[in-house]
Amino acid sequence: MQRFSKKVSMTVVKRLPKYYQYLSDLLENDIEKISSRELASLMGLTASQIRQDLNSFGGYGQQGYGYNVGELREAIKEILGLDSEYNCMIIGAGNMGHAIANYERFKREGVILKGVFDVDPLRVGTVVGSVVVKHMDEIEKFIKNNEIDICILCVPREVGQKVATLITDLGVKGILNFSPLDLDVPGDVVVENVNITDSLFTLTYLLGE
Amino acid sequence: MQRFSKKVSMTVVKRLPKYYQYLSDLLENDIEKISSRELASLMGLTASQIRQDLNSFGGYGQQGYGYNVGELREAIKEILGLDSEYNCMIIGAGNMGHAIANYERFKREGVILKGVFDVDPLRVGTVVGSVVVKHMDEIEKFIKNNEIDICILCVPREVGQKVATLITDLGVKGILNFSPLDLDVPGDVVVENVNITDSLFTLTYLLGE
DNA sequence: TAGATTGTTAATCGATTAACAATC
DNA sequence: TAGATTGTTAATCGATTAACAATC
Repeated sequence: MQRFSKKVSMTVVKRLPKYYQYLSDLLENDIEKISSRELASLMGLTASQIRQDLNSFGGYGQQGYGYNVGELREAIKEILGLDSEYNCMIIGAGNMGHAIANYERFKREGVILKGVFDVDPLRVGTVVGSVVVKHMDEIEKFIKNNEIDICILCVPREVGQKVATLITDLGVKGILNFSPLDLDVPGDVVVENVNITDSLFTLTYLLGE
Repeated sequence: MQRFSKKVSMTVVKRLPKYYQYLSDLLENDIEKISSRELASLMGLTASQIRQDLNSFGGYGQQGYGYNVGELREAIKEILGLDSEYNCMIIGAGNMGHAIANYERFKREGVILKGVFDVDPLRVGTVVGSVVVKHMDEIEKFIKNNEIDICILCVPREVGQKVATLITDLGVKGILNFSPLDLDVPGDVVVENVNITDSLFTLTYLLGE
């Protein structure tokens, strides 16, 4: 289900969530219209860049006026696929799994936590976020019954690939990967990595510049 | 303390932690040498790109042979500043603060957790990672006494900017920011953002492509 | 209508890829 | 020496910036 005809570069895609955030904030503050120049100064981009970005999708602006904040926010929300709901699960009920399970923002944007899994008998049966932790043995049945779209991987590096293979074999098409390794997945599966170690090392690099 | 003469683009910098990870893995598996072609296929880059990247820093390879894994890893470790130690602190002892405090990898690479702070009286006094949670009232004295290089921000969005201003006023020069907002900091302070919400939204976008 | 600001084309800049001489 | 592979230059590709006609 491709939403737009022109293909959009990854560089632009990575900026879309930021646009969504800033526009949501503006709306929160009852700001109705904004020009590319104003938004640029707010976000630390250039006005040109913003107009180019927004035009990869369509003409959301109006000459002589600027952009209507509410309309543009709705458009980007839809572009990001946030007009649909997503069933999600977390694998790994350690500290990171806990942290994500309690992120209110996910639910607010339509990403519904359906289950949390772990192999540790001490964790199975405990409550994390809004759900009871299940054992990995139950995962096959669970994924089928709950039509899981997104799996959030919070397992140790050593088992990351094994678990990724398991869930993609069971039909999961989206992975938000907190395990610090690059996953090898089938071509129709999308992975977004959150690699905290990489971020830390980028920071230590920048500290020495 | 600039480590290298040629200035390196952010694009290359962002790849350095990945090189470090892959080279560490190779070394772990007792692989002594690797060619740009082999490393490229492993990392999903091109051989040309790897040779260009590594040459932003210096000639670590050898014609007809390739790269010595151990030597190259040491070089990149130094480039990333991981030959020094860093004193770090975490602000926010919620789930995310807990998760980071228990990351073994940080300590292993010389990033030493000196303290964890929170404002919640229920959290102050509890043990997180290896340290006892302190109240924010003690932060000024603490930063001075411990020569904190890096602050890991795990506070709610609403207080993120306030806390960032506080710690940069106290001399902290590096922030690993898990709070989902863009921080406004002085020019000599470096911030690396880990924005989980942005990552999730990138994933939902890609799921609809 | 005049002023403002977009949408869009053209120019510039930067990053990736290709090619090959240097050299181990 | 012959084969392999780097370091580096040149060519290509893509992203950002600049400029301005279109138009609200």
